Amino acid sequence: MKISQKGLYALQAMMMLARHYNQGAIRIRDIAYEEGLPEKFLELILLELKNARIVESVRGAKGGYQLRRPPSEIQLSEIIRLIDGPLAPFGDAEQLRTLIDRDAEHRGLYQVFLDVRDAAAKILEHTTLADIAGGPGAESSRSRKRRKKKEAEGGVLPMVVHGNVPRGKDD
Amino acid sequence: MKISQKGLYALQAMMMLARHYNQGAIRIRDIAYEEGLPEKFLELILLELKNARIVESVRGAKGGYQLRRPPSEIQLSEIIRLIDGPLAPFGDAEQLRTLIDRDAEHRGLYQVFLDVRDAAAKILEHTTLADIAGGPGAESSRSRKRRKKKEAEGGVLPMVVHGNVPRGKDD
DNA sequence: ATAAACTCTATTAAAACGATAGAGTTTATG
DNA sequence: CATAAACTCTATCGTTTTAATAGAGTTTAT
Repeated sequence: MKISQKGLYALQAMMMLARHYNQGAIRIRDIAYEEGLPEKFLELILLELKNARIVESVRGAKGGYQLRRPPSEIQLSEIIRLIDGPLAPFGDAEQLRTLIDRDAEHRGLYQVFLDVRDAAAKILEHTTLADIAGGPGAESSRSRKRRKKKEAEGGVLPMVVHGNVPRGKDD
Repeated sequence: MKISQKGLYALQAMMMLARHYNQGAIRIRDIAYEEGLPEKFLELILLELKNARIVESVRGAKGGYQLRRPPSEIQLSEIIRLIDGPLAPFGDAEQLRTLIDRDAEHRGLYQVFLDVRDAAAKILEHTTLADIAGGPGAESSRSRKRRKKKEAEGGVLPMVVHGNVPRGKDD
């Protein structure tokens, strides 16, 4: 699974709309300016998000874009699948399951791919715009979950300070 | 993280060499034939794997390729990082950590990306060629782990039968 | 009527991807 | 020592994808 520049732009724009949820429609130009995104390109992205019924537009003067649902009901996986396709690192989940069934020789490999996809899906389907948008209205389900996990692991540090865990070799 | 066709070829070739570990050098032509890969393309891939010291070549007549280490000591992550780059869905781990530190506005998003990368790394760094190569010499650390996990979850089915868990919407 | 917006289709430049070609070098072996 | 079997290396190529821009069209507030 790869998140393209376009996918990042989409996520940024959606975070911005999440921060301004319930404040009426926001103009493309304002989103582009606030987030530092190319305006014309963003236009296409928002159109796609609109066709997927994730955002809605208000046309004409005083128009703009807004979320169709509250930020807490929009999963990151929806946006990523729309813009960048399947979460699996190769093919998609269904295809992988078929290969696992039929290609005995490579079953093990495809099962690993599917495991990776499931791990990504678990995270991205359980994280919503409300969880990451920041600004007023933060502290949602996800941030609570992450903090708990760190505490359970013996983490003591406040949020972003990346502690202890393996961290030797990198990507 | 995206695994390209080239990356898949590399993994297949390595699985093949793992199955033939300790049987001397295997010719490119034989790997390509057995795995159904384009020979000339595979040539380049093996060269890259050799430069990364994962395989070694024997030159001249009767030459070929073989693993430099036992299959149980070659992580899938090594091969994937070499051919397809970082495991993170966007950028690489170090870059993400920097962004989490410096870009307050998007910290939450980048943290999610890093979580996804960590989940993928956990799987791909703990799975070796021995775990997936199949043929004689299978049943290694990983397959034991997976079975345990399934059993713990109440899974009763033999290996590949994908049970119960969420599986509704797909990639 | 007009300007402010979104809508839609087309185009483009650059990069990535998948693959092939061919000349060069090394080595076993007869 | 000639030769064929291999690996080595650099170049090229066609296609697709990516990131972005352009511009004409449509809708709506005022």
